[in-house]
Amino acid sequence: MSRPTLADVAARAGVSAKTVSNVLLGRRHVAEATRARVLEAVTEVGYTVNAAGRGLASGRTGRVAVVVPMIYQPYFAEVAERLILALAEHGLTTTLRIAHDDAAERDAVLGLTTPDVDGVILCPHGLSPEVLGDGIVPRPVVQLGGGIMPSFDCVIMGETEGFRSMTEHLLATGRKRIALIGTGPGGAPQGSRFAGYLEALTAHGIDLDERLLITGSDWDRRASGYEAVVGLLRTGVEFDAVMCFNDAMAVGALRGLRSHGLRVPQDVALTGFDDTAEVEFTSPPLSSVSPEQAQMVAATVRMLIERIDGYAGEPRVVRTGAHLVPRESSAPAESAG
Amino acid sequence: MSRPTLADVAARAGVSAKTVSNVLLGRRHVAEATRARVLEAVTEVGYTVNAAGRGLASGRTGRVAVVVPMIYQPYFAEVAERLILALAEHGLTTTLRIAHDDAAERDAVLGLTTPDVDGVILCPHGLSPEVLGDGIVPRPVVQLGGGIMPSFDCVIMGETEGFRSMTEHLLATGRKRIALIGTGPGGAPQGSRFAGYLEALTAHGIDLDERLLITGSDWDRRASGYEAVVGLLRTGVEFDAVMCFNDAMAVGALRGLRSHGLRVPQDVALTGFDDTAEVEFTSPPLSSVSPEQAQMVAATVRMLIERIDGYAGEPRVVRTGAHLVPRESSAPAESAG
DNA sequence: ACGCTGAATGGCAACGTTAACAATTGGTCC
DNA sequence: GGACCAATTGTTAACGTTGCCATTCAGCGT
Repeated sequence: MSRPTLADVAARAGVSAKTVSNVLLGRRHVAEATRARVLEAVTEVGYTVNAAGRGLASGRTGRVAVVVPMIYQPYFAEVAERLILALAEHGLTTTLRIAHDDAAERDAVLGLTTPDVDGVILCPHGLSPEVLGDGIVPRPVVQLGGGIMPSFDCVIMGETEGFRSMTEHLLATGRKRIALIGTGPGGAPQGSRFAGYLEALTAHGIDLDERLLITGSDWDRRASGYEAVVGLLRTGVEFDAVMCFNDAMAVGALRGLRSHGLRVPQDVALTGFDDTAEVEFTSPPLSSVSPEQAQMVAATVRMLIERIDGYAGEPRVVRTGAHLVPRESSAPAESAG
Repeated sequence: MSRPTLADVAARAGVSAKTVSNVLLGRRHVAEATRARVLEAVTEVGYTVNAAGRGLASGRTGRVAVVVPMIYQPYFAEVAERLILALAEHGLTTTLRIAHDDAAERDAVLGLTTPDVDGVILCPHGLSPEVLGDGIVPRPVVQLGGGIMPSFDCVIMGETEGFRSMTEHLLATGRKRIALIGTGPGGAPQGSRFAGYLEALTAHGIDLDERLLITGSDWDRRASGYEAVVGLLRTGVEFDAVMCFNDAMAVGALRGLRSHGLRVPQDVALTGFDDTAEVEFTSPPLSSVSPEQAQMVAATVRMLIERIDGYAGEPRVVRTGAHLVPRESSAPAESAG
């Protein structure tokens, strides 16, 4: 016995297939008695809608592509999981795409590698307007995290705000020479996160010491944080705190500091960004900044669904907050055991 | 201009739609010249196959559901990522399903929550034959990890083997009282992993001390390992090594040991299982057992594709190996700094 | 020369659903 | 009472692809 169709349900309920369809789609003008009878027939025969048929007739697939550079990094895994669950609540299924590089992200956005979805959620690795070029974006796209893109809706994290408050937190707890490990095209950390760091220093009348700016080889690898901190130690520059652009680098940096005999937080304070689950269980637990993932995901899904439903206004930008999550790794040096 | 169809390609190439379809499906009996002309037309008009149409006509969706209990735990994230990439190589797209509990896993296997896929890959949390009941499995299912299920193909990790060699490794490096943190229905660790531990002890003529067996509250949370080790310390039982059922618990256990002033590996050796990326960057890095993920994933995908292609033999069991990955956390007590 | 074989291609129907519209019913308004 | 409206249900024709089968044609053996 093969999978039941609308016709089977219709026969059972004594109505036409179209009426069953109307009930399932929640159309108005269906008598209450009919609706009840149809729903009963649906469960009796065990009907589930055939996505291929529906897709062909309606032009909608009910599917959304979530594009991430990788999922083995906790930040992306957590975001992807939240997105999948949020989309499921709206009846949308998810196909997860792993886009390792800029070109793969571009192809996903342009629809070359993501046909047959109603929309795309992009968690970018490093996609920039230049890489995207002037290709037509053929389908709703919402970007979660990363910089502002002119072609589609973007949800921007409170990076500057988060780094400003983290920097102030470190200054307030007695740290004076704060190294920054991040990424940037020019060999030194740049962008919104760097901006927050700089704002806080300026506000406290501290000059920027460029010897404290270290570039990790790769935004997303723990090894990158390890290498960066080892490089910093090798220069012999004095420092009493290390801020990392994200948690993954901070975990690597922690290992680097410890393997050189430095204690966290007694000798050096250490902080991350993203507030992923992994930094709660390092030794010591790492201070981080929570980018309000729940807010970001909610805004992303809301905007995507609006676009799928036909909204065609100008690209929008939503900025979410960020709050400090202080833990043991940034406790004042003197008070720590 | 809407998305091009087979008819558009056909018009461009001067053939029928059916011939274009034949070329795209790699059918025999297509002249080389025709094939070339069709492929050229495909790129010229930018054609991509419409999955809904193909699905409706062929009965295949080209999609596979990967069911995991969560993805924010590195083990599942890593496996899911490998599966997605391996399936993509075979032209299959993936929908990721998060199944939090046994009932959700059962529903995914039975197809209730995974219609419109050609097959299901299940990475189980704790699905057992009893939970599955005698429901008919309506579509190919392959299980990766977990125990043997009578209803579908299973890939079984070398759990016993891995725990046996890890236990022997610890004994060989001078540890005498090895605690085991895991899960089991009876309040003590059980199953294949426990069996490996026991085999090694028996082989060395060591009696099992049940006070060294601790059950974590939850297989997959780091907090569970933390709580377990704290509970163990509270009992006052002597131990010089802790083996955990997986890396997540080991990370939590490490935190628990450190926060009670115990040094790893000088005072206590500590080990995990799964060899996830996270244990390379703890302090110290944790010894673990690699379950040969690449092998497991390859076998899983191969068996699923065979099933999708119509193979209908009895459920099969593939056992993959496991090898020890010793790191600093299990170095001999006297030699460690 | 004839039928036969196999290669190459195309015609037609079907997959399960929904959009657009038609039809029927029952009631309301003047 | 008749025209009109709203509510409800049904009819027909797509949507884009592939399966099945028919057709054409060239080359071959006899």
